[in-house]
Amino acid sequence: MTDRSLFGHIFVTGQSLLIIMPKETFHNLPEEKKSQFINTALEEFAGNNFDTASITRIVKNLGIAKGSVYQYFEDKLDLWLYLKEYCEGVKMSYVRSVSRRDYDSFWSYYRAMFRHGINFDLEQPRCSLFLYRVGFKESSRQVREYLDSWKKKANEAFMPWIEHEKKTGAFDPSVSTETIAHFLVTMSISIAELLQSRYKVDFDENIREGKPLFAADEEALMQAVDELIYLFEKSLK
Amino acid sequence: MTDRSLFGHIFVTGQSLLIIMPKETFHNLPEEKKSQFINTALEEFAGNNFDTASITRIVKNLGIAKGSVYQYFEDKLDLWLYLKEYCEGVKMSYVRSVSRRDYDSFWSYYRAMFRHGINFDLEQPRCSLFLYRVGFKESSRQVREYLDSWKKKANEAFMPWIEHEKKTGAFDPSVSTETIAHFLVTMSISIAELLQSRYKVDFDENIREGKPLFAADEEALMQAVDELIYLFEKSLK
DNA sequence: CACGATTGTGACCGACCGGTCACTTTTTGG
DNA sequence: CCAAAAAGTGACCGGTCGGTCACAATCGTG
Repeated sequence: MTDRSLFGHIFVTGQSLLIIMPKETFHNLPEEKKSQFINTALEEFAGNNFDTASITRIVKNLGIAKGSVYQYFEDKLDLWLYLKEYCEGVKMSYVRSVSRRDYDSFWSYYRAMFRHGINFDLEQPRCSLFLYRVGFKESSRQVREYLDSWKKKANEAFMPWIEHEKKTGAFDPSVSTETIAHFLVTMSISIAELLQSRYKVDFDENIREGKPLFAADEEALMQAVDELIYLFEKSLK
Repeated sequence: MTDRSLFGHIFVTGQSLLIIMPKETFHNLPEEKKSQFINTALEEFAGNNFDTASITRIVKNLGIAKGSVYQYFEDKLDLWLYLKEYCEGVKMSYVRSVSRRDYDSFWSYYRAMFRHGINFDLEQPRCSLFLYRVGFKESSRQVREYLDSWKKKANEAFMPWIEHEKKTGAFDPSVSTETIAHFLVTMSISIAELLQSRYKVDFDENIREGKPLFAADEEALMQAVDELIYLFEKSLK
């Protein structure tokens, strides 16, 4: 089995404003070293769950002393939280630009969100895989309280839109808003899994070799997306 | 975050015939001790991923020596594989009885499968949660090659049915069989997540306290199921 | 009962973990 | 140039892990 995908986070919006900061020591690091640290740490946490990820391996890969990590961060959890917020920020920068106002139908808007999500995956594979793991694979007790919020948020973010689309007649008003929200969020996630199984992508291998997550070209991906959106449209009309 | 659900395995059919057996030592154990061992081991592996689950904790809970485990099983992986096959067998005994021939429409058949799946969850919570973990949360390199097969199998198992329903006019023939299979399998899984978030079930807690996974009564669950099935029907018609 | 075979035991092994801290090295700025 | 402050270091700590093995207890059978 290869790790499965991502995309689930495309629709997260709420994102906390309180940025959890590492110690100033990390902040003061030259940009070059900082991004090298983030990259290496992200590689470890994208390929392992919280409990299995190893600080020892990270410092070995970086060629620095273990003590340095603890001058930058309080502990393993602090580092993990920083990486999480960092990646959420990166993701946001991809999705923020898509606004409902710029599209006349809900489904063209939905489709545009998806294309931006794919770009995020292509250009930020480590971020994307890490967030995927946080959202779907993680089950460590140490981070439990910090998980899962995004799925609820995604559901809630959809609800006002759904109510609106019901009024314009785009959505079937006899189905409860919650069920529709669940349906949309779930399918957004599942599209990525469909793409993965159809194109037989091995995310782990791509991560290890620094390649983008998807080898197939973007148009082929969007075609698969369109086929599924066709199903959604029919079911929610 | 609580662990999420299950049900995904409802539609698995293919199941290997080669039963991976523990050493005879385990086989010769009195039934009482055997089931106590399985129960305790299952509790550990239902609550932890492969890497995090601890043989040391299992023997502590059982009050036996660690060496005994290695007289019953080759190693941790052997034990895990045995538990996996054991649980798949238990699950099969719930689902095997449902046959397409006994239902005139695909959707009444689908619905019946679901009810049996819910019974499996209610009566075999540890099995169900363990299989859920194997199918959705596990990412240890040590078991990677043994994961995931069921999702492909579930997809493939659906395909002949879908082809058939296309001919009878129940399914839209313009959508590819693979996409429909993916859609059905994904939604089967997601229904459980919907139920969980709607009824705010904490699987982990229920497991620890030996309760069934769902507190809500079966009819309420089936009502939520029906609402989603209504969406599927519309989209695939 | 006796004695070989089977089963049960837990101290022990090497490996790895997150985290610490006395110490060295580098940077800063008067 | 030098001293004080900041950053970097890696041996070391206590702990947990999966797995082993010499030995003890128990069982089956003549």
